[in-house]
Amino acid sequence: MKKGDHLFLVDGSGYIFRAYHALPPLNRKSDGLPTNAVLGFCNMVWKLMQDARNTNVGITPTHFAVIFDYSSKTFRNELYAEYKANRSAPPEDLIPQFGLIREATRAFDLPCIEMEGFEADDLIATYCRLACEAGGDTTIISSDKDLMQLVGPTVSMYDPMKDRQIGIPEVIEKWGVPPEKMIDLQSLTGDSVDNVPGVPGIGPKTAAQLLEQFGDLDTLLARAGEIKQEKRRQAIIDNADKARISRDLVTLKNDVPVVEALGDLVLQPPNGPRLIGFLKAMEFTTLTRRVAEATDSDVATIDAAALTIETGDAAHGPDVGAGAPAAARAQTQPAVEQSATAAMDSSRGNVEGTVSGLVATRIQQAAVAKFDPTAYVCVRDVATLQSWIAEARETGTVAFRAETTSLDPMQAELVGFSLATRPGRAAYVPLAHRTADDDLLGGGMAPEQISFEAARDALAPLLADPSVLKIGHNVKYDWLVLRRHGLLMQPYDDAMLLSYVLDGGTAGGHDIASLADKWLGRAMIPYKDLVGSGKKLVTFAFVEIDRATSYSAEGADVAFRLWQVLKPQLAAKRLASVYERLERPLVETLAKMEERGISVDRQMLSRLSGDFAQRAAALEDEIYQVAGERFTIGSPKQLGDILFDRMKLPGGSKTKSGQWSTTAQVLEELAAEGYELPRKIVDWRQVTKLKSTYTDALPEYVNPSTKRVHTSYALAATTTGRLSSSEPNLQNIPIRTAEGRKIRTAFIADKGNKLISADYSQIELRVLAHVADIPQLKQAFANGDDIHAATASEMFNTPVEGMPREIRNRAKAINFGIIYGISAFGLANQLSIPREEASDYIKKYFERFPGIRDYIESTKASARELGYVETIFGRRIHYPEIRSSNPSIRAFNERASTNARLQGTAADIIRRAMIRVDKALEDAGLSARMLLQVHDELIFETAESEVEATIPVVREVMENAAMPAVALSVPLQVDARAADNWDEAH
DNA sequence: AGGTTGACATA
DNA sequence: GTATGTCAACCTT
Repeated sequence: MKKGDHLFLVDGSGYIFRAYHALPPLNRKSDGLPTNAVLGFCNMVWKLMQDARNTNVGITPTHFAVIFDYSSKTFRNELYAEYKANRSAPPEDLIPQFGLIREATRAFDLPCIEMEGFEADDLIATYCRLACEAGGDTTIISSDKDLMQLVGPTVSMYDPMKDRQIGIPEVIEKWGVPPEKMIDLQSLTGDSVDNVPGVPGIGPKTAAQLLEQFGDLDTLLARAGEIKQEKRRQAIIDNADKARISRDLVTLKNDVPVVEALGDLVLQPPNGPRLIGFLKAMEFTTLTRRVAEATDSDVATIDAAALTIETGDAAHGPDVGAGAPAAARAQTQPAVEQSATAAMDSSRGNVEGTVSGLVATRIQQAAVAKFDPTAYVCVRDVATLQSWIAEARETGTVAFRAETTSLDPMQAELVGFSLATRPGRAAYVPLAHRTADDDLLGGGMAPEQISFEAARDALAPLLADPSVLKIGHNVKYDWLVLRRHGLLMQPYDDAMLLSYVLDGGTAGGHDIASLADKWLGRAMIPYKDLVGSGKKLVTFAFVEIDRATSYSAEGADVAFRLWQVLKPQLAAKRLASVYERLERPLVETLAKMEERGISVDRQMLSRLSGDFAQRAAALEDEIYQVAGERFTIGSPKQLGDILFDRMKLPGGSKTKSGQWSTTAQVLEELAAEGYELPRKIVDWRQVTKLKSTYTDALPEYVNPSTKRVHTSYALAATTTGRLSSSEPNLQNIPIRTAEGRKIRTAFIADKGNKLISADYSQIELRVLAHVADIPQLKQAFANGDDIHAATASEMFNTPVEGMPREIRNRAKAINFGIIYGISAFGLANQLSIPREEASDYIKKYFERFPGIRDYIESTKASARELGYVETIFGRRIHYPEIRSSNPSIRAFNERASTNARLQGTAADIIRRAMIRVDKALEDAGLSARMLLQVHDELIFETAESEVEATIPVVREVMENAAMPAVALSVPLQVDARAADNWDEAH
């Protein structure tokens, strides 16, 4: 090696893990062998070798090597036995890829270097030194912070997934210290992943500050007494040894006796046929073609290579791949579900060939496509806006994103919007940005912006054009903001909902940033970077237009690309009907419900607040009296100390963090034994909870212009398909206690109107009776019997007439237990009985209802095999951890998955009802408006005169909501009532 | 200022 | 035993 030469060192082991987690699952089509990390690796190496202009590296390598860890045991374990001790085993579908990636390295004709007793990082450090001594430069292909200590004038790093160079300035920016101080910094912070201890309580910020102050670790440890902050000083003095051990662990060894010399690492031109043979064997069609073009080879004449390594029994492994054999899976569907989905899904039959080919191509393209924020356009005049609109008309698809003054769509004013017409081509249109300084009213309008009216007139025809598909992410928000500005957006697709349907239950949220990271490998600009936080929070109107452009156009660009990746997967996975019938139509339904809002009686709430405050104050006095001291009653920690340490009350139990538990259950038990204080605490908690969460908080949510409360429903928040409600949460308004119910009476109909509450009776048990096909339960529901009494009668051979309350309650608890995925532990807890007794109940229950045990077992087995469960409408809910070797994690996933089929099916049914009910009311000439959904209950507001006509329409829609997709073998029953307030209507 | 924990409201 | 969201206290940065 000589001056001017350039060595590329790929951190192979680091890349494997990162690629595995960053890239969507991918399986070899012929046998399901997992290959996502292998594909990522091959794409990356090919790009690096092929042409440095493709990446930010901008340098062509002369020498090239891929470095791996040999095993998990190294000399560092001698130094510190705990080193990397808490590493868990790699995921199952990653294991076969370790060998494949080494094989890939050899197929590229690259040196594949590893050495027993040393980590890849030590080998990298050694080659960096050798290259430097020979006068050459080095680029380390990795973003691992452990390697940043090597960065210097001749050594830099390159993050292949973010396409980013890491040199001395980047290290300083990220960690606050130059590379040569990284070792000292890591010695202080430690590393929880590698189990490097560091100094507890010292994070990167503090460490950087200390090193800035003292220069280096040795000086810091020697002069630790000078540190002003008491806790910090003590921590460093007490843990100096740990810091020194940590330094030994994080310092990379740069004198490993390596076998391959630098001369052995000279980069050879690619051996086309050999590489193509391997890529063919992996079934990487796109990359195979690319390599063939670049090396001028004929793919057809090259045979797929025989792999030399053991790839394991992958064909029977989990089938979670994006390009997975959906057709094969369809044949294993239970017949009942098959018919349900078949009835709904018109796009079936087209699952293989073109569709899955498109899916694979799109995923690959998206993962490697570049982002160029400088290419985004800022539109300042109507003519340019018109040209973008014309472009959107031509392509027929356009991503849209609104920027506003508020996260609350009911208060948001439009500040600007973005359009994207294809990946990388996006424009931001500022409308109402303001300047920061200027007058007292909060600044003047920024110059050179299109007026809202002009933009609206230009945009309206495009947004409403039935032949142009609008793409968004969380469309409900944009749809509602636009509607409030007089604009209708239709038709649309929502990337968030696509992800929710495709990947419900898998780790990671469906927010745009997570999806951009997951599918596009793109770290988006955080919203907070623009608007700040805390005291410095500003509305989007005060964001500089240049920054707003980069941010907002990126949002539209990302939405467009996500849609390209996700939409084709719907058909390939037979989920198109779930998206089209259960998700997308709800956007508009929910937006309208949110827009309508509900009236609350503020006077009543304020009066209740006063009552609760008085009651709480009285209880506080009594509590201090009995306790003999004043303390913070709301602090479980202080309360636990007083009850169990100072007053020595019996029967205390601990929470998982080791504190005394002071839950209502514990306090109730103590109260039952005659202690005075616990009862008062329980009462105090109830009153303060009602006050702070409801009577104080609700009036704050009354919208100043509509005078009503507008909740926000999340469509993609729950794993099971339920909605969730927030700001305020109107799905947990009290009902169980008399005090709490008073809050419900504050939800009222407007003058001349009534509220109608319509709720499904026992919907989840009915779903259970249907899917598990239980004759006794079906009969009981058909008869209209009291289902808990019927269960008790069957279990205990007791007639329903004259049945003691207690017996029915037990059956009721068991019925709920079945829905929740029963365990003896949980049932015992619920009924306050010994576990053995609970166990006997369950046994008896299964004897009488063997079909339910069979149903639970078959659900678990299928969830275990497929990695997901399905509702009867085909919604898929993933449980990737159901095969965990940890018994408690596994058991939890089993309970959750059995519950999800029932809860999810019930959620799907009410979704279907909600989607249909508006039209049914309209067709019946009724003016009732749906306001709220509480999982199995719908609340409407309607003119008093129409109540009698409305109830049968609502009931009809709800009771027949499963039809025609599924004909339930159990009737659905809906109870409905009208009143002036929610409490009396329910 | 932001995140975590324990408690508790609902279906 | 399932699924959520909010609040107050407390801890860390």
